Amino acid sequence: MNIYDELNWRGLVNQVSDEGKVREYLSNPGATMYCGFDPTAESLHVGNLVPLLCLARMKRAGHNPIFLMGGATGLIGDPSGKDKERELTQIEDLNARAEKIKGQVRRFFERNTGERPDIVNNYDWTKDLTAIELLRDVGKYYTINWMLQKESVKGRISRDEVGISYTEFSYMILQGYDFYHLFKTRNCRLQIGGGDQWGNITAGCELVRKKSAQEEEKQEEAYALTFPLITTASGKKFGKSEKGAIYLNADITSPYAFYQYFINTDDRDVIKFLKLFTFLDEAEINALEKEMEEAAHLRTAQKRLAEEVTRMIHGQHEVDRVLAATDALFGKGDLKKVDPATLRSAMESAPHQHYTLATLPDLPQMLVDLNLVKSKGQARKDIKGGGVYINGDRVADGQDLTDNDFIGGELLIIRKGKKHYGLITKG
RNA sequence: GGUGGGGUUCCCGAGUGGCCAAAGGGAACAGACUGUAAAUCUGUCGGCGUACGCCUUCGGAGGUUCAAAUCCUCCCCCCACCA
Repeated sequence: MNIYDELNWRGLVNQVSDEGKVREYLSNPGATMYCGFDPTAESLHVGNLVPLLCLARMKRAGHNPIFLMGGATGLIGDPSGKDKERELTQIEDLNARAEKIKGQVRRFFERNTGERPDIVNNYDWTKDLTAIELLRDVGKYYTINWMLQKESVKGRISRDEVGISYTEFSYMILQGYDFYHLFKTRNCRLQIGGGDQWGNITAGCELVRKKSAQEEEKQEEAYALTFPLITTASGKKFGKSEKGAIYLNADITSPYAFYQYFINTDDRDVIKFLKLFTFLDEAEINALEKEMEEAAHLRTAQKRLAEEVTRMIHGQHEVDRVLAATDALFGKGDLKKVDPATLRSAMESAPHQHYTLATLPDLPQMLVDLNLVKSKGQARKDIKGGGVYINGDRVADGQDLTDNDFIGGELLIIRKGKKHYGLITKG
């Protein structure tokens, strides 16, 4: 199957500059394409999964995907999808983030394709560009009239109260130049990205076309492909939990929380997500869909989705641990019967607090320390309302903790509501 | 620069001297029902205390008053129209 058709089947194609030509471009192995990631945070999050995976899909289809770190563009600030001007980032911060993200990309790519990723940084070819060069060699190919038509710009210009700085206005020119640079040096003719990147990507296509026509006396073509914005059935933007974005970095979002996010996927979204976020093929996904129709309560599709994505990001080892924890917590067995050592390792991926005997606080304080509630008052209300459980048993209002509550004399499993767990150890 | 209208608790939005921690809706959290789903119903929804209570909050700083989100003064910001 042509990778383009596969992307289409998966629901990954939002806009394409020229469907026939892109399909043609991708029909033979060895095509080159790139996708950019600006280091705006310490870690990529699940919202970046689609582009990340797509590059891996390209590799698996025999193409040459390039990861572009936005070391330069990150310094400018992309106005796309932003309703107001942003603070500039210090270059040291940006570099530090870029390094972390590169590490993530590397691990992800090696794990899912068995090969090292091809990572470039646009800072490398942008840092020595002079203002004169940029204005003469790049700026000349863009008319303000055309730039003003871009959604990212229009959205800001039409609102006097926010406006857009010259800096952010110029973002698309820099990104356009990246595409041209990769076209020149790597013969890269396709850029992919999120739906909000359409304007930036076509800015690059435009530059390749115009500049090549002028310099090579032959007009060259470059293509754009964007992914849809992913929303959930309940209308929320995909990837946000109550506690904020779900990150790929295990130090920010634990593998346990990561897995939990996916296993809680709405029935209405799960098949769509399997297509978007896994490498499972059509037959496998159809089988899962059928199973869901017949026995939705088993949640086979959700389990598979959570397992696949967690494996992809954190590896089999973490999946095993998360599954052990999930089984201990959500399985039918009695928590108190599980061996403490198993429980302890199973819970490593969940919130955890350790107290010495002398500093053991009361239950509401533990709930606060575990970040399960935001205040002691709220903790008391939840206890009063019957929403707190110790080792699987509901806590009565006013009930005190005793040594007997600690499994094996050392650990306590606290649950708030149906699915929020924390582990307390003492000693 | 002028005129008029605004800035309220996570968001929207009522409130124009005491009964206001502040209506209503949304979000969120918990309970029931379930399948760690959706929908629905119920409860909670500034902080601290078991609690009569105390503290912090209505753009900012002062002031009037026994008492202010509400009145006065100055300042900051936003919106609309005009210039």
